[in-house]
Amino acid sequence: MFDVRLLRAEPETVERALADKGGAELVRRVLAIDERRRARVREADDLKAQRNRASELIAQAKRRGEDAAADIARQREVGDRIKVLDGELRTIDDELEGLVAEIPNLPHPSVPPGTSDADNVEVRSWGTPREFGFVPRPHEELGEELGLLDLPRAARMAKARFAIMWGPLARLSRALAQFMLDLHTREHGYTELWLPQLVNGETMLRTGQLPKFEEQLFKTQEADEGRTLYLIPTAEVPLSALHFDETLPEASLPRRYTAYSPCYRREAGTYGKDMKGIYRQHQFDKVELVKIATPEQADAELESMVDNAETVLRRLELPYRVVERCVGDLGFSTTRGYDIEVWRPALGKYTEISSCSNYGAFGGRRGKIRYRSAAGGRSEFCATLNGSGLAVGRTIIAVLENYQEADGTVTMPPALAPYLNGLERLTAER
RNA sequence: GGAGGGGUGACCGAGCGGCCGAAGGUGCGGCACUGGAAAUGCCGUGCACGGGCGAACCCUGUGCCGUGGGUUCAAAUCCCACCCCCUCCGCCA
Repeated sequence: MFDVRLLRAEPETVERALADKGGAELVRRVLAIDERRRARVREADDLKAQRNRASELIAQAKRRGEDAAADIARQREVGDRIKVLDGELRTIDDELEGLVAEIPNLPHPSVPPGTSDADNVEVRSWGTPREFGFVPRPHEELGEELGLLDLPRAARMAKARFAIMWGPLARLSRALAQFMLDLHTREHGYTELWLPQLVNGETMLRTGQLPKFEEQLFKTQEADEGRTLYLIPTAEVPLSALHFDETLPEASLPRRYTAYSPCYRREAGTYGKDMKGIYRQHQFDKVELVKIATPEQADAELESMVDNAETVLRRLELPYRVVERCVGDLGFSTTRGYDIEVWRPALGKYTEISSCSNYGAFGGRRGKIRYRSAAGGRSEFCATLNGSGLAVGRTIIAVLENYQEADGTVTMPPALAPYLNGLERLTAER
């Protein structure tokens, strides 16, 4: 949620900053409505003050046993007028809120210019892609030939873009998730949470999923009640909703949370895109990272969050690169963000495996997450950050493709040994 | 699913439609007392939004007693709807 006060104070700055993101003309409309709103608030407040004074006088008169019929009659009109004003105010508020909700966050001044992911800037890379003595094959071929990745049966019982993982591959998936969680909780200072995977519409609204991404969500209904619940598209949703409407002590910041959860996405409008294998699925697992910090802490916390996610890949010895997203590729709420892309031998390029974003106070304002310093004083909105640490399905892809052997088997990364109960290699199921 | 009870400030808990932003207690902060502490005493102790010069302190207006409506000159208090919690019974991983 954009800060209307900033918009009031420096409209030109905001217009200029949003030129690339296409939100500039909104500024003037919002300012006009905001002006109207404040005038109305003032008028209504004045009338209410008058009403309160008059009510007090009426009360006193009644206590003295005097007749206050005339005053009461006069006050009735004031009450009616207040009711009208409050009604108008509600309309104005809705309109204003709707408009403000359309204003995207301001990009951090350091964000590189650009219009699409083609303009993203590589900031570093790690690892050297392995030399294969053969032509490396895509993960879906490896998985299916090993009899461990089963897409046809999944499509039969559900629909396309669902998967079944057999035996050791399922175990690999579980091992990866546990490895990531242990890393983040034991070494990176995150607290693990287990959360609802279905949430109500209001939570979806306030986490920015609705109404914009309604067609990307799976929706459920309790059988005999009308209530709608949505399957989460990422644990970011319940994780960032955790402290909505709370004021946190500044000393408790930054807070670092992680959660492992399945993610459900309809992926409407992406048919024909990424249809091979399990790169883009309706259901996948992810270890999510969320931070709540002061705005001053947020920049450093973004850097450490990216490093936390990179550490997963370094431990797994998977080559990757980090790109900073350009202005045009930043999400609506993001002020600054990085993508981590892992090496895909079968494709001969890097593909996305994590995305880390700093929402700044924009995120805190939307969820009304505040903090107050020990010294007291006014509360301020927290900055929120989130990132994947990592998407498990895509990590499986990277392991299969980078660790494949000429005979079609797949060696397991040494870092996973404690989680695999002796499994060192994926081989064909008999 | 059936029957009943309840949601008030950080916590417990009172509250006849006006004198209630809300008694009392606990907690917390300060001061006094003490060699120091405990105990005790005194004082203080909500949030949001707007205005006063959007620096601070401060002053001031409005709103907030689960949420949203309604009745009324006036609602924590009356009415309606919804949400949540608790107890008992039933069912159940």
